[in-house]
Amino acid sequence: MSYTYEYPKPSVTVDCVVFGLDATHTLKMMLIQRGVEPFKGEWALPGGFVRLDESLEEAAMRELREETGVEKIFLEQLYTFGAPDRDPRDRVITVAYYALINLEDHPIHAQTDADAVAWFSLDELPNVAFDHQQIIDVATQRLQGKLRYEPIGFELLPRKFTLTQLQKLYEQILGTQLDKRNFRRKILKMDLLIKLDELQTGVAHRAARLYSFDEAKYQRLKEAGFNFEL
Amino acid sequence: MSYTYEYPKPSVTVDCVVFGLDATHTLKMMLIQRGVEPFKGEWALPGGFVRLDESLEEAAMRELREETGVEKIFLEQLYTFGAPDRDPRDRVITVAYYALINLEDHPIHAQTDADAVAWFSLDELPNVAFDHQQIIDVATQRLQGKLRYEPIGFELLPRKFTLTQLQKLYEQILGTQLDKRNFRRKILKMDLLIKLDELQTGVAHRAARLYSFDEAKYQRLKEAGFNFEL
DNA sequence: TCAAAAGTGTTGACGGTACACCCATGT
DNA sequence: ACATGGGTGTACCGTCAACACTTTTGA
Repeated sequence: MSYTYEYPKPSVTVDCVVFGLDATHTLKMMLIQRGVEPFKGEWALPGGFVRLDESLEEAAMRELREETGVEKIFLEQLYTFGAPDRDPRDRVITVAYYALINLEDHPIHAQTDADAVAWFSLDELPNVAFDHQQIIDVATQRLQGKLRYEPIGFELLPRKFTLTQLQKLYEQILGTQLDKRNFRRKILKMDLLIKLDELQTGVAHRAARLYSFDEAKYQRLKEAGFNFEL
Repeated sequence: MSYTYEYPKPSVTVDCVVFGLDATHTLKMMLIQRGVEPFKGEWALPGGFVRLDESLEEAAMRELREETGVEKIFLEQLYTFGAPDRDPRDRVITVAYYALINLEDHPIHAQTDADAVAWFSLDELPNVAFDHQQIIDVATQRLQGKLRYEPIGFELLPRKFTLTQLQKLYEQILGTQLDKRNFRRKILKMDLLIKLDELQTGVAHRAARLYSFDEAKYQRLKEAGFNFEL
């Protein structure tokens, strides 16, 4: 009764599309330079084979940790890519995830065994291996779509942020300009931001108020049917 | 250069959550009764192993065709489930799809080689094998979510339908009551329904006007940034 | 004192919601 | 004639979009 299924099996990998904000609050994506064939030397998404004793999400977490040393970041399944010829050597199905990381609170130290890691602006991405451009496109769309009706922008910002930082983030991801007064009114009316008794420091002009996101309150409201929207 | 990757491989399957409207315009889900172990005799989602020379979507289409004889229906990837113990015998990762089928235009004739097929109301589902209940839950949520901002309801209705049929469909899936006048005004204002010179037949009261969905026009508007919403 | 960004209210247009009655048809 | 669903309009309210000036601070 405990035999294995008698079908030829594909390989299964996970790949991660990692978004982060750099020190200048610009949205970037993390890519690695492959150290092995195929596509050795080319840029690609971080990822690797799924082990038989770990779940898909665990595999994605593990790969991310191995590449970047990062733990406990936002990670969500994106889509599964399985065109028969997407890997030149063998049949490989990849389950793609996307991750959002706050680089200010989780600085990244390149790991010893990792390939070269670099951050790219979304409009200056290099050519990437396999069908990774397609995966990146899907991830970018998902990020845009999700940002409108879920509070995932906070995953990219430091725990304490200004309203202008938040607005600039929305503008970058959505690719639109937003009205400052309308944006503030709308986000503050939801009453999910905690106004801190603390101001921005190190700027050459009037310092802005810092806020933090009330995650616990959001969870409570969500249960009750509340809808975060823009 | 053309070797295979040296990792133990999981099996990969596709499973399909198939939604359809029966003759009384009630939303149903298709399940099959398994003819083989494991879970022989129990209800489960239709599905099967992915072949090495077909894409994931092709595999899902093929399984659906083999089970139901249906071609060319709405099919979209849902989520990939990969808990290490989700299959009692072996490591099996399944890529779940959901399908919407219009039973009036595509009647289903049970295929010769198929297991027993049956349609169940969503509130009278039997116990199902593996982690299929979880897959069903995700599919139901996705259907609800997607219905709000994409015109997928039409996939479930016959090509010619009445506004009341459309409204009842929305009410069933969203689980809410909708106001008749507001619903009609809203959907007609989008100008995506073609008013036919044809009336409902076979009813014991005033016959309703028939409409059809202008798919071509929707595609054009979508390119231009139009947003279908409720 | 200048530069740079922070912070703040009002108005008009539009879309959403609530609500009730007459009409057409088949039995 | 009666039962059944088909079909229609209006009024109120809340939300969204557009818009410009004063304040604070560091250099």
